[in-house]
Amino acid sequence: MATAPRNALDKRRMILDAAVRVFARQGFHHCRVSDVADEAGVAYGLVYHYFDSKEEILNTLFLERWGVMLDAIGEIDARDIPSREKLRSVAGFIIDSYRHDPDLMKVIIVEVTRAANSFGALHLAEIRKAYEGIAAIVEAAREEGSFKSDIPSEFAAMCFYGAIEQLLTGWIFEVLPRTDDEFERAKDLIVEAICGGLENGVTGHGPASG
Amino acid sequence: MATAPRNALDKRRMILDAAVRVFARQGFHHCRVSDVADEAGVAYGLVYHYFDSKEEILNTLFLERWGVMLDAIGEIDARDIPSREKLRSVAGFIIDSYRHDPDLMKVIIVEVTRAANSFGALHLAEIRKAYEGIAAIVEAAREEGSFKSDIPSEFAAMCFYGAIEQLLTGWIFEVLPRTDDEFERAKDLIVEAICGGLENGVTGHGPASG
DNA sequence: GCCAAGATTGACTGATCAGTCAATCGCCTG
DNA sequence: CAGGCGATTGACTGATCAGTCAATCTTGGC
Repeated sequence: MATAPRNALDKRRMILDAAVRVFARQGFHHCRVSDVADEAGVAYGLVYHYFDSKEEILNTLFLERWGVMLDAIGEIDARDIPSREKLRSVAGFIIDSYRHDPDLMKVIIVEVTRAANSFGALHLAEIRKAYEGIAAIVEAAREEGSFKSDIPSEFAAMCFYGAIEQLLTGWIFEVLPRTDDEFERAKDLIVEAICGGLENGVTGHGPASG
Repeated sequence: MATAPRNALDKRRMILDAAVRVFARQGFHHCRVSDVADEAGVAYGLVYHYFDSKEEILNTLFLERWGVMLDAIGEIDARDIPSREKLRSVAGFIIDSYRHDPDLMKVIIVEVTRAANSFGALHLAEIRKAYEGIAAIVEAAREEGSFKSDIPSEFAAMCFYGAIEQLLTGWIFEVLPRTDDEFERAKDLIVEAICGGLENGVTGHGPASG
């Protein structure tokens, strides 16, 4: 750290942040490295001073953010609250992540988690950890009897995560309105829909009527 | 039809079928037009005799298959059966589509419906029609009182479709086992999870215990 | 003021590939 | 069998871009 104390890391961060904006706007495959450099206000070659390749930029962005999410899921699972509350917290965390940095979440979802043929395959193990974290929450609920025992926890986790990702995709595609109210409402609705089900019936956690 | 009676259309079909295999194996962006031509056993130039561009091949594949699915959803909605049965039929149709031609469904999902930055945006309107078809089924159920009135039908449709697509993605990524038993089981589980919910409770359509 | 080391620059290279096109083939018609 | 027309071929072109690299700048220590 003798000769590159602060600005070096700042520049690296600037490139990463610029990449988020460019990847979100144009897509990873439809942008040039020079677009990222321009957006960052930096010379082309500097990108290669900090990163080995264009792909490494995306990998870095993904691993950074996904790690935060996995930590959050683990922390939520450890809380002493009802299972439904845990799932509500997970949904809340992911939705807030999107609200806080929609470009970054767009890049991660569109370019990595939903890109089976390229980065999705590369990060498969990492992506699975999220399913497994959710499945652990469901499994505990099954064991304590609050969740149905005949729906495997891995299956439930896929449904839950799939519903959230579809919701995010709706916002990304601008199919769904993106207001603070909608984001908050979605947190409740997704838990009510997945945990309580779409059908009417006595489920203990009835919807707040009104 | 005088000079190109049969073989002309056959060749076009051969190119489309070859493209499905190549796109599924290598991904749309990571394959060359020459790969498709080779796979079809046809000269490079012939691809451009039948299609204006590489993209038009993908568009054709998507629109062909998506049209079939939209028709199926419409037909299922018109049936005189309970809403849960309708959703079970939709899930069944999509899962059977994957079982029947996994490569084609992989291409459609990975390269179109989940590709927000490229083809997804292009076919957004078409993709939305599927959500709307499912939402129509849910809406009818809400009106007759069998589904909760406080979960908007569009929201429910996103959850339902998202869960199914996540399931398909699991199979595509080979995260989930792909056996006939699993496919059949998934049809029941997905409806039970989404309509009945993950939580235990009296929901009318209780799971078959055993 | 001078030096060393890392930071920064951007022109350049090499490879890749979508799409073109002129030539050839093969079938049908008259 | 000649003429014509669409089907078929594959070498070629033009453009694009990821990644390289030698030169230049900046900074901090002495």
